Amino acid sequence: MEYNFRKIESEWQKKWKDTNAYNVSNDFSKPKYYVLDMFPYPSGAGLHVGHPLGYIASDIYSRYKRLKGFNVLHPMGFDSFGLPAEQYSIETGQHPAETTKNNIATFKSQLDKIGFCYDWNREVQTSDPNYYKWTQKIFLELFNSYFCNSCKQTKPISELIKKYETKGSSKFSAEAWNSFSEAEKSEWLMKRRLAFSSYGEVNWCEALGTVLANDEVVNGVSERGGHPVVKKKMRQWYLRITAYADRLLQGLETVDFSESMKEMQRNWIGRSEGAEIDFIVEVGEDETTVTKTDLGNGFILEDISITSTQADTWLKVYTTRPDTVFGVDFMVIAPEHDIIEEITTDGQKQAVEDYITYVKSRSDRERQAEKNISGVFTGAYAVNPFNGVRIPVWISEYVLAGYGTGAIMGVPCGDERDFKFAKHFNIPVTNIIGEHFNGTEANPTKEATLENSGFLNGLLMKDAIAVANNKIEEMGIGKRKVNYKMRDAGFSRQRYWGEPFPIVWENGIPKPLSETELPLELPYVEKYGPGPEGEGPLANITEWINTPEGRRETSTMPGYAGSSWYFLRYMDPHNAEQFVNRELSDYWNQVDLYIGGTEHAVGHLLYSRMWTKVLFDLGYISFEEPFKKLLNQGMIQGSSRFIHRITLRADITSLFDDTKDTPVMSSNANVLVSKSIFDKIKEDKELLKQILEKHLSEFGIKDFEKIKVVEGQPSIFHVDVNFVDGQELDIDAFKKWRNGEYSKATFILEDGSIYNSNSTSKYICSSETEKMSKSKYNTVNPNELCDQYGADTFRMYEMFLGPVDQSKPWDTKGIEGVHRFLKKLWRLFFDETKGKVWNEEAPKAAELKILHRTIRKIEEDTERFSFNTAVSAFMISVNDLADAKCNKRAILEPLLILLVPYAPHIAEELWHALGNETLIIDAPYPLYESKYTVESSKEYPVSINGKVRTNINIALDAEEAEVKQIVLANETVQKWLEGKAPNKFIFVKNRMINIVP
RNA sequence: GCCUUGGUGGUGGAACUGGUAGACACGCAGGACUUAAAAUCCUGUCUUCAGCAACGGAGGUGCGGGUUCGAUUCCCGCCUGAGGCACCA
Repeated sequence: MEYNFRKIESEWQKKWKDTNAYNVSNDFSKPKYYVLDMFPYPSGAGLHVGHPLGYIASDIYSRYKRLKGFNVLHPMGFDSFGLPAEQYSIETGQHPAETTKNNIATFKSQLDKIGFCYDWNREVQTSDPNYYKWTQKIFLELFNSYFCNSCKQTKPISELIKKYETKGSSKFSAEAWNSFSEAEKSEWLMKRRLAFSSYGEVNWCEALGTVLANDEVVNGVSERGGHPVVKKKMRQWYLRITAYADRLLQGLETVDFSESMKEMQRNWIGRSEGAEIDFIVEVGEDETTVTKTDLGNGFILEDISITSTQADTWLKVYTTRPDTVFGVDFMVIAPEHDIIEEITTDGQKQAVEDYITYVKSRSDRERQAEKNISGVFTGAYAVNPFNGVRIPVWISEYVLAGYGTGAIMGVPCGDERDFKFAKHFNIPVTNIIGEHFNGTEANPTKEATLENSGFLNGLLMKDAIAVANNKIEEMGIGKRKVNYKMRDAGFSRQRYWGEPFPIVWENGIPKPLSETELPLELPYVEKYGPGPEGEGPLANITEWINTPEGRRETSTMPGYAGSSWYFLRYMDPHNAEQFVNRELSDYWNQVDLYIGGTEHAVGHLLYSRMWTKVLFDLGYISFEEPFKKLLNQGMIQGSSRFIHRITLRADITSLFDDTKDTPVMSSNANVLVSKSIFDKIKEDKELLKQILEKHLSEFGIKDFEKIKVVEGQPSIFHVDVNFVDGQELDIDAFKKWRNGEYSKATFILEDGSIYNSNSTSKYICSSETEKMSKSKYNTVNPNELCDQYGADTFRMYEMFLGPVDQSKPWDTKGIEGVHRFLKKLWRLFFDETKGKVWNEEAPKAAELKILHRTIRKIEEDTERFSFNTAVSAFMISVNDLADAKCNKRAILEPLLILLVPYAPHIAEELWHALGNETLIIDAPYPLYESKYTVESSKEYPVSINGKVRTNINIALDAEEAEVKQIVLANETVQKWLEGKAPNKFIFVKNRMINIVP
């Protein structure tokens, strides 16, 4: 009986499916464990070997936990709304619902082949109305909620309305509120809602015909497709994620994410502590003397009297370094700043206008690509409130309007950009840090002692920050302030294939649909072209957008809407009354293990964390962070193979010289050269000429004298990796590639010989690691590997490649080794000729040791997600058992259970071959006995001062070995040791005794 | 530039809290079985020195130092790969 994996795997997959073996019940009596994969976007390309890496890891862990007695939720679904399906529809005319359906079917069949234990009864698809009904419902919750700034919590907007009605706010009284029109009320409330509509600058992508969120724009172009993106003012929906910035930051302390992932999120949120400071700006031409009282705001200019034109206006700047306030040499404001018109002097007016025109002409992309130093002086001066120094106010594009106050104080001795700016415009630099500043380079240190800094003199900069802040607040000219880089997230897309907003606009006021009207289904459309005035395709369907109440919102929700809460729906996927039942969400609770790529660090992972916090505050769920532990699988890169080619082009026009009108005739010959001799052959004109002549003679052309070789063009191209074994090209297979495009080519092998049917040398390809992609011919399809070696081999090999969280290039070569291991395991049970070889003999101690050592190792490795070493441990054990000729059931049976997470099919098959009736996937995980996992007596090397001196036999009490108790059994060594008077024994890892005198 | 994370044979990678570096696998070389192939099995495989032999000597985990009886592991300073952020004041 041989290992027939094809039969075994398809039979067990069918059996598991037929018996609903993977259905998960809500059995509250068992401890739960929730393992989740980031659900895929079902693209048309299908899976390549990179995709299942994380799925295999999560499957192993789920199965392991199940064997350990947990009730494991391990679902799968599809993030099926999104741009690519719609782009594809525009190109092909096929409805996105149709292509999505097909793609999902392909994905599922591919996933099933690998033998995953998903409970498909819990599948969710974000584009299913039964699902997006609840996405819309949660949107309404967001719309009907606000963030209470004092209690830092989400609250129903109705509470805010009540407050306005009875107490008013800092902006208006209760009476004023009650007299507001509906539109005015709506507008005020809009400033607080968590999902709100507002005019703002958005990232508009003309090619895609939609706006994009900040994280969907990379280097000024769209993440998908790489189309240019411009800023545009439009009415949009937003998510008030900024309100949760601090909680998102604090929450990171409570979850188990990798340091780099946390760092990326912290970076994106970009919290910084600093101060806002008001500076007086002098405007106008009248020379007057400013007295203390003129400055207002209660601050006192100490003993400084300044001559000023007029204290006309205030400029608010944001700085994280108020300690450097005596080093301010200029102010810079963003070109979009409102104050510009007010403060620009007549003399500078033209220059300022020219500069602003110039800035507007530059796209974001240009601004990022070439960081020119540019700017213009406004003519106005600010006054440093601490020393009365007049500071010129400049405009420059390096200051961003959207961050802080859109204005900064320039401290060139401490800030690199400010220094460059000062140098460029010849602004004198004040040094406040003495020798720490060398005059040629800014020094952003916080460790220097301040000089030339009035009341801050002599203080260390990092200590001076608080002192300066206190002073600023005391003087009433500013206050401490925390800023964030993160912006509110754009939440609408001018597209068709997304969730419609449950909103109707009545007289310019957005009215939410009631919950009974959900789902608001997407209408069917024929065309996906954009609507008028930048609206989405839905705007074209007049019968849909116009309702008796008003006009429907025509944009749809972005891709991340559905994925922000899907982990909740798996808990209760068929609930028609609620998005999730509270009892069930209390039970299943947080996702214990979430596996996916790093690419969602600042998108999906932040949004879903925010939604969870909102739903927690509103009392729908009992946990505030959705994902307890996040494991990022590494990317599997493609390993591309290249062929070196010399294309010989022969001009054979001359052969037809009897007719004058003959066009240029040429004949191409491909010479494909093995990697290392390519450079040599390239220069070998004589050889190339011979090859060309041989090539032409096959077409009956013999008159070589008349032919000139036009060129021998060297080039390198991608070859399909499936034709290459390691580096060696399978020439015969390759010749059939692309309908035999290279069937007539000449192959020059590594030793310089020309390939023929009995060549001994090889054709060697060059290689490079690149992203896996169809166009590079470096994709490997998991289906093919499953067909060739089986799903069990494939699963174990993907794990064997290396740590899951590490990126690595794919190389099919080593898969044989894993396959051999499974065959070797099989042979412990069955012999090809003899049939059954396993027996019921009692195990020996040495064999029990192998077993228990393995149980312990596999368990430890699986727990710490070290799946690659676990696979190695299996190999070692099977090697040991084969060497010991151990075919005993008592040893083999527990091993099979250990194997279930890694290779479920073969484990199940052999389990039943041993006569078991129940499914092995539900068997209890074996426990190891420590008396078998510790060597009880052995030769150990003994070292003195780290030098290995001798081996001694040491008798260990098995139980005591763990607590490092040893008994020296060798008399001579003991005597010798006594003579040396050792005072310290270090017994390490059952391996070595170190004696320290 | 900043942040995060890596650097170990021909290759992928082991070595978990400092304890015999290179497990396991691929590849390669040699051998057994076979008419032959496939399959399977065995031996060798970090470098170097010495040798009839070995559980022999020496060196060795990017580079240079340090702590320690002992360092791939800890500390300091460099070099370098990958990923992320990048006018965020």
